[in-house]
Amino acid sequence: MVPKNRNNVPTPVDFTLISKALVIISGKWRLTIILLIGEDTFRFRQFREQLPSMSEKMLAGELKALVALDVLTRTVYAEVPPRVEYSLTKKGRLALPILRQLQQVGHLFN
Amino acid sequence: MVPKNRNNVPTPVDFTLISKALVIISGKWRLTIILLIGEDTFRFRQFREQLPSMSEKMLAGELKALVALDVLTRTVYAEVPPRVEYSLTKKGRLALPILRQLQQVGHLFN
DNA sequence: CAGCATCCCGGAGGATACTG
DNA sequence: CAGTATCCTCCGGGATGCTG
Repeated sequence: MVPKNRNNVPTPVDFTLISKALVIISGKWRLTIILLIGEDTFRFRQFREQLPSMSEKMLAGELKALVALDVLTRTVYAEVPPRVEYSLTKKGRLALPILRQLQQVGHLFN
Repeated sequence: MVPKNRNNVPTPVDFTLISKALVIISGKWRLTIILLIGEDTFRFRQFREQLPSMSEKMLAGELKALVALDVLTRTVYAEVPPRVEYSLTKKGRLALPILRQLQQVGHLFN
């Protein structure tokens, strides 16, 4: 229940926090990437296999963005052929339970 | 924690549910509208006052979409001048706690 | 008061080919 | 293997004006 003041003005919603949250999950793919990786570690190729309908460009761009947002970590192994692994950062893991609940919202509106 | 099978394949993420959830909160305004209205009842004009940076067209369009999605109810009063009131549907109210938590996600990535 | 109609632009998102 | 580079399409979102 949202508390109201005596003038019946709704409790202020923090638009800043909303927009920050929307940045994390915005677009067609970010939330999917986050939920897909979960507690695991993924290579570029594994994402491609799991999300075949997502283009390489989109995948590369979204991964880069999520790294910049400190949602994902990117680990490069000095091997030949190169190996790059992605996993959630601490912040990402903290957000995971909430983001998983969004699937319940999807279920609600079936 | 996500359970895995013995082949280390991650538990399937339900892409259908994700996309349905994303429809509900997609765009720059839907989540904001939902959180703003909360348990209250809003008139068109009140939205405009609370969200002055949102154009009328966007507001009208998003309200209509949210009504079609069964997130909002629209009640028209046969008065002159016309009065139209919006509030969350039962489903909308059920989703509200989860959607509110998204602000915590925004807070995490400050 | 509470919208809809019309026009427009920028950027999200896609297809394909190439590279360290 | 893990990405860039380039090009292109489409539509979200804004501005403005009109209407029941």
